[in-house]
Amino acid sequence: MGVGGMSGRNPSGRRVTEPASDDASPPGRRRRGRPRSEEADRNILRAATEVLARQGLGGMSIEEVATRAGVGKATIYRRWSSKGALALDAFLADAAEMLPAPDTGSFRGDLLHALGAWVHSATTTSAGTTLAELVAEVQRDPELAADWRKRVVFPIRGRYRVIFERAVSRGDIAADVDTDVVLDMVFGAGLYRLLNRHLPLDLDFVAAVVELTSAGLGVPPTLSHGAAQLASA
Amino acid sequence: MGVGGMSGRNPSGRRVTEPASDDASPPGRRRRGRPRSEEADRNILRAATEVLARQGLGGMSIEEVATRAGVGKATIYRRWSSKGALALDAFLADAAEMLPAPDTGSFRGDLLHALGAWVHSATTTSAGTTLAELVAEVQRDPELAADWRKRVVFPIRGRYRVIFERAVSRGDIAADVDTDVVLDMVFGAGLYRLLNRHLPLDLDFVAAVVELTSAGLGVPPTLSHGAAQLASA
Amino acid sequence: MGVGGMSGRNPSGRRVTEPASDDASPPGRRRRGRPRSEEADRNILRAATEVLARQGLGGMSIEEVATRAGVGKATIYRRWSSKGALALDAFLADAAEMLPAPDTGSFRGDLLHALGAWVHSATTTSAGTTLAELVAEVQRDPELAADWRKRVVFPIRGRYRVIFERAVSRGDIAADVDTDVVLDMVFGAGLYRLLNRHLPLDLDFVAAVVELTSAGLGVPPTLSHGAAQLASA
Amino acid sequence: MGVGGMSGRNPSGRRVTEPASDDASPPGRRRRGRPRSEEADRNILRAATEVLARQGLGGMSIEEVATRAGVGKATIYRRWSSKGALALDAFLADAAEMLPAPDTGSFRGDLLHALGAWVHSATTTSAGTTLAELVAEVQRDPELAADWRKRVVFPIRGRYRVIFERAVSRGDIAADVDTDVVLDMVFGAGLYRLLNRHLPLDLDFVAAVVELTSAGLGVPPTLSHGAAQLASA
DNA sequence: TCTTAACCGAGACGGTACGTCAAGTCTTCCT
DNA sequence: AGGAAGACTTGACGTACCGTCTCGGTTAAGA
Repeated sequence: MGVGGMSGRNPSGRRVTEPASDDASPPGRRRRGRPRSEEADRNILRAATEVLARQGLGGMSIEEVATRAGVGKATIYRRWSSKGALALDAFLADAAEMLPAPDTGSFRGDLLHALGAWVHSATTTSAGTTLAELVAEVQRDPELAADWRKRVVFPIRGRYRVIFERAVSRGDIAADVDTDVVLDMVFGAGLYRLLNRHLPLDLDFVAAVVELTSAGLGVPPTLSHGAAQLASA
Repeated sequence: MGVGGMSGRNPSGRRVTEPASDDASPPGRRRRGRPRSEEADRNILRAATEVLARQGLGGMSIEEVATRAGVGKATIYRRWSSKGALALDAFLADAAEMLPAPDTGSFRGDLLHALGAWVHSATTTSAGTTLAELVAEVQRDPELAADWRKRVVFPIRGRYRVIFERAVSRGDIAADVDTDVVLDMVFGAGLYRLLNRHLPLDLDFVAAVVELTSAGLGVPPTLSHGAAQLASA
Repeated sequence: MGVGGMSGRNPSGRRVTEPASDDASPPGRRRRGRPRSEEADRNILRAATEVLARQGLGGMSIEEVATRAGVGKATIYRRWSSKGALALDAFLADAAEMLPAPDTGSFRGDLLHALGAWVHSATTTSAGTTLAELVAEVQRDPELAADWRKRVVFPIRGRYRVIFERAVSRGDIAADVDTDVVLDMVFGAGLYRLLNRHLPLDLDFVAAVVELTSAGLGVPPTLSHGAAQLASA
Repeated sequence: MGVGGMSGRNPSGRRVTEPASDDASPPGRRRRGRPRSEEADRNILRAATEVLARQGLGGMSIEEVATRAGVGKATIYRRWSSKGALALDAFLADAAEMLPAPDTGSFRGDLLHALGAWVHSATTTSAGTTLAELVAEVQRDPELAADWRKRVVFPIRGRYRVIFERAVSRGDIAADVDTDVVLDMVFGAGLYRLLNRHLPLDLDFVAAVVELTSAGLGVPPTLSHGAAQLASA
């Protein structure tokens, strides 16, 4: 088995998310030749998502994705340089809703909601496994690693950072808190349980992490019952 | 050696747990036929370790390990049920020294030392990458996952737990602290940086994690300079 | 030029024979739309000839020919229905000079000259290999086979038949000689050595074939020194 | 058996020439490891023969042969270095009976019989087409060409040469006749008609070739009715 | 002059087959 | 019976071309 390294990327190696952006030419300028089929794009991503969910990254073959998408293998290789790059895009398309950071009125509530939603996604969908496999793939493909950071890690962290900004403006935490370390500890704890499965990844865990974090940051206790709110969501 | 105290496989096959058992005969009783070559065992593990370090789990093939060990493929499969199982053993042989938990006299010092050593191993050897790949492999092989927990995760946690026991007996932390969650947050944070490489995995990070954890647990400040101790180690 | 008197395809498509027919309009009448580029025609044939000479029919891809000709693939397929058809045209453009049948004054001399020239072309250029590959291609493409006979085999034979007419008028051979069989034996022998390369395809061979043929046909010995003439050519 | 005395490849690889020979060791000495499956050998050759007959060399894919033989592609590549090499072996297995050279009592009869049988095979089976495609394949694969000569061309010629030896001993032809050239002319003529299909490859043609050849060699007329004999066979 | 038809180069399309690699299993001989 | 060797089937890899199609554009004849 084994995910298998990469090797041989195609010359263009394009990303999928953004259309062109590589043209300094006037707007509307098309590339020469037949344009890439957007339907093929969609079909490939849909097929990849299905296969990924059912069989994981290790059990996903370009061959099967191509067949399910009704597309030639070359059409995939023209767009993505490796299995990992394709999986990343397929993962991203689904991963957006994993990451809410709504204002619940308190730091505890915000964190509870954010980590709770993450835990929910990770435990009730295939996202958790895919995440783990993707993280491993990233370890052996530096190009993919760069994309991973740029398109997954940093956006996620940016999204969560507002929780701390709100807490600072509320006066709940000090302005000089090292947000990065706190995020690493909170979501790192979640990742740790997700990957090792040594203990349940549940709301009790979420609550404990939030409480410990809040205590560490000196956040005053709240009266609101964030956990109850979350559970009813 | 070995994390789990253990660890060889027993002679009967690919089990991972404990040898003994399949004959009730007196100790020293040999099974019929040619006994397994212990030299083959050693050669295989050595070869696997080399390949793992150089090429990672994804780039490791049983074929290459067999060739380098001067051994037939069947000889490997007779002992290990899969590539992951072999890699786990090869990893364990090297991983033991990643995990000291000496008594430094204070909770902060203990934690600093433990996490610092982990970070050192993860950043200066190939252990970090192998760890990540093994974690991914574990996601898709339930048998391997069980072994992983039994032989890696639980032993590690058990070893670290003494840090908390010492802190309780010192009166530094309350007796009802949820050790599991704290461990998840501390080493989860490390794992998170290791896998994503979005920020440096260095002593500043270690110190920040320890400080935040200590604050969260209400550990009184120390005068000792754990970080300095560690850095000089 | 050309062997078959040939040769353009007609404007309507990939036919190989003669245009005519699809418009009853007066000559010079142009079809609507942009006319086919004659420069593209030339570039394609030139590129095909180069590739054919360097890599043979098996190693020739339409893709490479198109690239070398600075032309789109469709521009080739608009003109030729298959790789074989294109190769046939490319071959014919070069093959014309393979086939002289000058009047040397004697049957032996004529035959010597004709077969000698054929042998020369077949052994000093890539024509021999191309010929063999084309012959094989012809076996599996009936349309190409028809063209092959019409544009290569029959023209060649027609050209050589004059040798026998001259011999009959000289009184050297009987009028009822089966020209076809003789031609098959003479050039068949050459083809046989060309394809199998079991023995050298040289002037000694040519001389032996001519002598044996002449003897079989009862041609009286000549005093002329055809071989010498040929060798000096 | 087959023409070349054939036939197994030697154990060292994909060579086609002679079976064993590389071991000076005592007979019965086996190589280490699992021996090649002779059943796989048979299945592959049988499948290749079928595909070759139905679709020709051009339409034969290793992939299909493997599937029909119930064998992995690697098992074929382990034995034959190329499609051509496999086709050659498949062809040889069938080609043996193409080449009788029985003693009919006269040179004309012998030649009639030999060429007649060749023509029969070439026109009533797929051997003719396969032959042509193989000949073309040989043009672009020097290794295959060497095998072709060694295992097809020379054995065939050797087999036919006895016709001339018998004729010499009968006193029908001179002892210094260039057998090679005569064979080239006789069978070259057949090949020429086979490949070009410009004229029928029938008994009239065979008779004409034999007559012309006999005349060229000064063979006295016979009373026997070779053609009749042949036709009734 | 404007429309229309057929061409043009470029390059993507769905496919087939390539020859290689590694998986885990099986079969031989040897120790 | 274990061990080394090397066969086996399976299945995916990434590449090369196939012959077709689709773009933005050009070129000439016909209206």
